[in-house]
Amino acid sequence: MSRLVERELYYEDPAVVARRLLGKLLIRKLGGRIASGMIVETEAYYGEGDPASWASKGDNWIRRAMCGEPGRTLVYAIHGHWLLNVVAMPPGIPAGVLIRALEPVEGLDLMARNRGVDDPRLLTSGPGRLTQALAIDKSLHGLPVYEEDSPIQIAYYREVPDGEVARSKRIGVKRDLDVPLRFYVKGNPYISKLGKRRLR
DNA sequence: CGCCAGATTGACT
DNA sequence: GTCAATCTGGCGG
Repeated sequence: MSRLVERELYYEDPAVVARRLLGKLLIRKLGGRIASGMIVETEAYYGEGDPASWASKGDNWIRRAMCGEPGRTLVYAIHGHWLLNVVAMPPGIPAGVLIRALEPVEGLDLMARNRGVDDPRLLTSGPGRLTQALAIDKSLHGLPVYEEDSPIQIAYYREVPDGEVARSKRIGVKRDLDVPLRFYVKGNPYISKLGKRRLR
């Protein structure tokens, strides 16, 4: 059993949390079994002043969720896919971290079944892919990732040194900030944005 | 109720 | 590189 990342560590700037989540293990309990993967790509989102964030677009349910308890899930749909975020910053301040990609660790057979593909590199290498692989939908919204009895958790797994962390602009957003808010493990083969042709 | 944007993906030129 | 399917929430009528 690995130790879960403490609730207090989510009360911080989303960029700090996004960096910190690299190398952590995302654990999903599924009918007595476990599917898990190491987080290798994240993005930070803010509130006012962040044109890419839903929290900057007036009052809406996503913004209200980002203002809620840090360390809880925020699950919402985009283009027919569910995206998994973890709320950051103290309550009242909108902030969140999008989990964009995992390196599969346990329960690859479950993920393959949920995804309908066998190649491990297509299982969890994207925000919509990983939620499908781990059977994450809105029924998992608002749950704590720091509690032992939660069906979705984040645990300590591996330390990723600064030298292995790269940053870039966020993916898929129309208007991004100048600061690079995407964090990923350099050279990891499970980063998002790889199509089938790149697998050859 | 209809319309449409969007933190995506997969198929295709 | 381009493009359309996909679906939820927000907004106008």
